[in-house]
Amino acid sequence: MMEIPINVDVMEIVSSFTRHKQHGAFMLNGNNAFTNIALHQPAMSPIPCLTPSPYKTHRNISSDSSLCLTLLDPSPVLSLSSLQMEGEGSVASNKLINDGNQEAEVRKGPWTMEEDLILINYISNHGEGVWNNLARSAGLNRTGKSCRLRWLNYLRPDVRRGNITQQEQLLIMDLHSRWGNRWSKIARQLPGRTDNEIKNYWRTRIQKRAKQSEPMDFRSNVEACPGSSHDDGVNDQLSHPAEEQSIVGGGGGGGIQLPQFPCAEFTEHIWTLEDLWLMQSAADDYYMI
DNA sequence: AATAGTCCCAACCGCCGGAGT
DNA sequence: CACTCCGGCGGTTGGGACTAT
Repeated sequence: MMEIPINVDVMEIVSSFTRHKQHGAFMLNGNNAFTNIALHQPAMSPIPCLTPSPYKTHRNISSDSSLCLTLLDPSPVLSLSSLQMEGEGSVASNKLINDGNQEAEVRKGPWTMEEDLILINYISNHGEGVWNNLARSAGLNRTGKSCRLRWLNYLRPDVRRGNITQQEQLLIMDLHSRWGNRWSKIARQLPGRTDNEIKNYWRTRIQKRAKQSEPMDFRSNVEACPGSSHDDGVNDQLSHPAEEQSIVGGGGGGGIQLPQFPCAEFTEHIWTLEDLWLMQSAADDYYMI
């Protein structure tokens, strides 16, 4: 693996990024493919990273437009064979399955940065869907289900990170009172939030509080929340996926306006550091409410 | 600083329904 | 009709992160 120290202008090239526990990783949108680049030197005057920040550990990236990056894999399209899988055999458990004459390893457990990059790279070029084929074609030793879950819950560019806001909490409780544990249905009303996230939030926070018999008088607040009518007719409308409009941040109709991330197609939108700054300030403004 | 307890969430599992054959 | 494959969903849990002592 060749390491080429380079200096790059982040303002020009950063289209999106993920971060890993040990080092930042920028995905550069050059030649319609991502290149694996690791940030070796977190520089001075850090700014908080906003989104998408798939990895739990919160790190800072520098506002310096010029960072010292090291090119880890100069090839435009990543292939699994060219990568050293991080923590292979230690963190993730592997299972042997019989695939015809040849045995293939199906990786399980936490996704590595390299796998993420491969998945993002593949979807950015070929689109999503037919997940089993996708997993095979991309060279990922993962099940289609695993790839789908990783993409939908974590890697999609429009996945929102950060705490559930009070408005969102009220909406979740309201919708749950109507629909029960229909997490995916509820999630469709909260742009950028995943069913998994809402489900976790419900179980760890709301359910816990309910068990502690903490009175939760949210109905009156919910009533005042635009788009959260308890009218059954509205429920019916919301039940049709094609007609489902997001209650939070949805288009038109005076719903709560959340900051919108530039979440269009990977291939069509280049995220710049300016985008991140704008998102950051928009989010700050919103969460100050 | 070390340890124990708790919290949180990413990712798995099993089930179900729809589409295709 | 029966079977297989796939996508989607809700429930569960292992383990890292965090907090209290």
